[in-house]
Amino acid sequence: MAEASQSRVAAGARADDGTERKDRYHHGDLRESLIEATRALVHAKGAEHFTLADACRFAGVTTAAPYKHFRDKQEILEIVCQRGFEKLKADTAHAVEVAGPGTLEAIQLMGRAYTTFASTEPNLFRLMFGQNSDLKTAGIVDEAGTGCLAYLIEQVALFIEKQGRAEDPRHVALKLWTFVHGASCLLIDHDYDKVAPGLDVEALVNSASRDILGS
Amino acid sequence: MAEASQSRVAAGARADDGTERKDRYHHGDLRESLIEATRALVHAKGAEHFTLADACRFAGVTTAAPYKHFRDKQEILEIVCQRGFEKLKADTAHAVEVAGPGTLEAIQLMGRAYTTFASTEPNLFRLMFGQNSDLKTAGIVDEAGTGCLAYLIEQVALFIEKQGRAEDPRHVALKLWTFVHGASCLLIDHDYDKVAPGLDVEALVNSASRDILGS
DNA sequence: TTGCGAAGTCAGCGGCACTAACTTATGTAA
DNA sequence: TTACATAAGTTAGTGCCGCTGACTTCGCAA
Repeated sequence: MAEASQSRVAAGARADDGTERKDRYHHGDLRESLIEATRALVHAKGAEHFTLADACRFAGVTTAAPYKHFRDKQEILEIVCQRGFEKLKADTAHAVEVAGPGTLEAIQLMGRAYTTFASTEPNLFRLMFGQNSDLKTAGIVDEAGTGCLAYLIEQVALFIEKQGRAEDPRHVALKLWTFVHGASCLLIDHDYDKVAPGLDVEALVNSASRDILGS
Repeated sequence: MAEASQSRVAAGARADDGTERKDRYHHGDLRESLIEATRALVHAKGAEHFTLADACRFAGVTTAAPYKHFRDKQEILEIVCQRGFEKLKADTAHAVEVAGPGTLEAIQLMGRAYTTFASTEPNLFRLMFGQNSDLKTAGIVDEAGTGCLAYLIEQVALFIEKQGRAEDPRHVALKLWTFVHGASCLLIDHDYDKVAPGLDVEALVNSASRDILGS
């Protein structure tokens, strides 16, 4: 009994090069291992250079193995993408907790969480928000994306109410999101680099937030 | 003599399916034909689904032929990318001409030209502004991108001066660019769709422009 | 007229996504 | 304890891709 369950424990069986050791026929948890490999490879090289074959080498299995766990290459990317949205959602929620709801600081900290996420996980960010129409049709993005924006609208509504102003919080939130998203894209795609080297993106976002919030 | 020079005239030799007819050994202007095929295919299917082999079929040559004219696949994409920047630059310049320099309308029309370019050529826009670090290192993007922003800074400087205000036109222009770029990305990547279906992007951009310009 | 070089073709390499058929290991039920 | 169904691997192979080297065709200039 105890003997049998031991073969399930495959985690940590790694060689020096970080790839999985091939010392038993069954992997243990290939599914999770491939997802993690995909996440790491996308992080390192970008989704457009990610190959399933690389992930297989990383996990120490043949290139046919993934198809016991996933429909195709796209499905693994979808899962990685989905986990990215969960992380982003958690990050922005954390920002509100720290700053206190309905404050300018909360809104600015949410923006900062967004740009920080983008700059620490640029390739994942591109995967999440890029075209990739195949991903989008899966509907994965919708729920998570809507959730993130809903948080922001909520905070903006609270803030506007406190200020005693009569703007549409949805409209204001969309403008904030648009700006922060633009800043994230231009930052991670290095489009600011030549044009405004050493730009302080956080300051830019905070400045624009004040413009848009009218304060 | 007249006979010989005729074989140079290959333009317009197209079959019903739009592909080049194969009625002579030399193509005539394969280089330009491949660039145009690449532009069309990127437009239709996106750079990530573009294959050189497709472009060759379109031009009616074998898959080895492009390498007489281009280093590799990347080089054709670079050229298409560069022409895209030239188009964007011309479009924004035209906007200023129409609206008159230094006006709010000029600035807003430049923004509109940007989002219109993005939405009529979404795949080209992504190619131009996406990571694609291989493209970026080529330096093609730098000159063109800097040129576009320089126009904007100029107009913003004129506008601010007229208003008699003492802001840094560079800083203001960067905010405007950031917003317009964000709006373009979210629009073409269909990220607005679920969250704000039927959103009037032009109105959003104009509203934000007023916020940022403080008028 | 000829010959050289530009611009094609052909055949082939390695890598990728994916599949069909086969093999191994594992948990369950007799 | 053993037999077996099945989950989870492998092997071998397909077709497409980017790219290369060796060969061929053609246009131009001497």
